[in-house]
Amino acid sequence: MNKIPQEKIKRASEGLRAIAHELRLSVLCHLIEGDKCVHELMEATGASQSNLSQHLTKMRMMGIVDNEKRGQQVFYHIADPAWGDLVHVLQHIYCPEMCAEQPL
Amino acid sequence: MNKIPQEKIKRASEGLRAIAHELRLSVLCHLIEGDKCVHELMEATGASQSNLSQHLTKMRMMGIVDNEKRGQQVFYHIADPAWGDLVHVLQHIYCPEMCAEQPL
DNA sequence: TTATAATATTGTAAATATCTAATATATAAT
DNA sequence: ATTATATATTAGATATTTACAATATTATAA
Repeated sequence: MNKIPQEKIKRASEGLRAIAHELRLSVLCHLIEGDKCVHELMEATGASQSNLSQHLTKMRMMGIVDNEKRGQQVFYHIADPAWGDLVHVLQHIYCPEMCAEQPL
Repeated sequence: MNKIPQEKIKRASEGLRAIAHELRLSVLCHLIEGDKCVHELMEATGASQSNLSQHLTKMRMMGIVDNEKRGQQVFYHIADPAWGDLVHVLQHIYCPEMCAEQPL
């Protein structure tokens, strides 16, 4: 009864791959707390400018994040809050102590 | 306030990678409906025996699925129901029409 | 206009992941 | 014992991903 079309599974797996990387997932976790410009994300993650930019571009192209230019800075934010929910599920799996008794 | 330790992020990204593949995600979707033996998963996914077995092994080693021998068959099941929840979040993103008005 | 700061893009070598084919193992049936 | 069935493992060629360095772009400041 849960018949998911193959094409959707393919796109979903591509979306997953877009966050299945230590640095990209780290960025996502920081963006959950609010918009951040590239510079802030560099400091928060310790990644190099070039490397971070490439990963941000990848996530933007996959529809995970979106960006917006303000002055000379570019601010990124999570495109669909469901990606934040997905991170919360991950926390339930890998950081159960942080989730305490909260249900999904 | 949502400070997630880097080590957890690393492990979570590894877990994500373990399902961020069309075939592996497809298997996961089938396992949501209940335990399946390798043979059934072969038919359901159309993958070759060898290829499927390798992907199942990878998911088992990453703690996504677990298996159990019954007679001459090996049945796989989702190890932690939270992985099923994660697939549901993906459905909200990529198959919204299937989720109708259900919240997470 | 020149310089500086913030971000993006490109080229590329190294690492990782993937698939197929072949082979191995273990269990059940004859 | 032999054969058949179900699943796992290994080897190797190809494809994809990654990180770093260098360069480009764009907007602001001097």
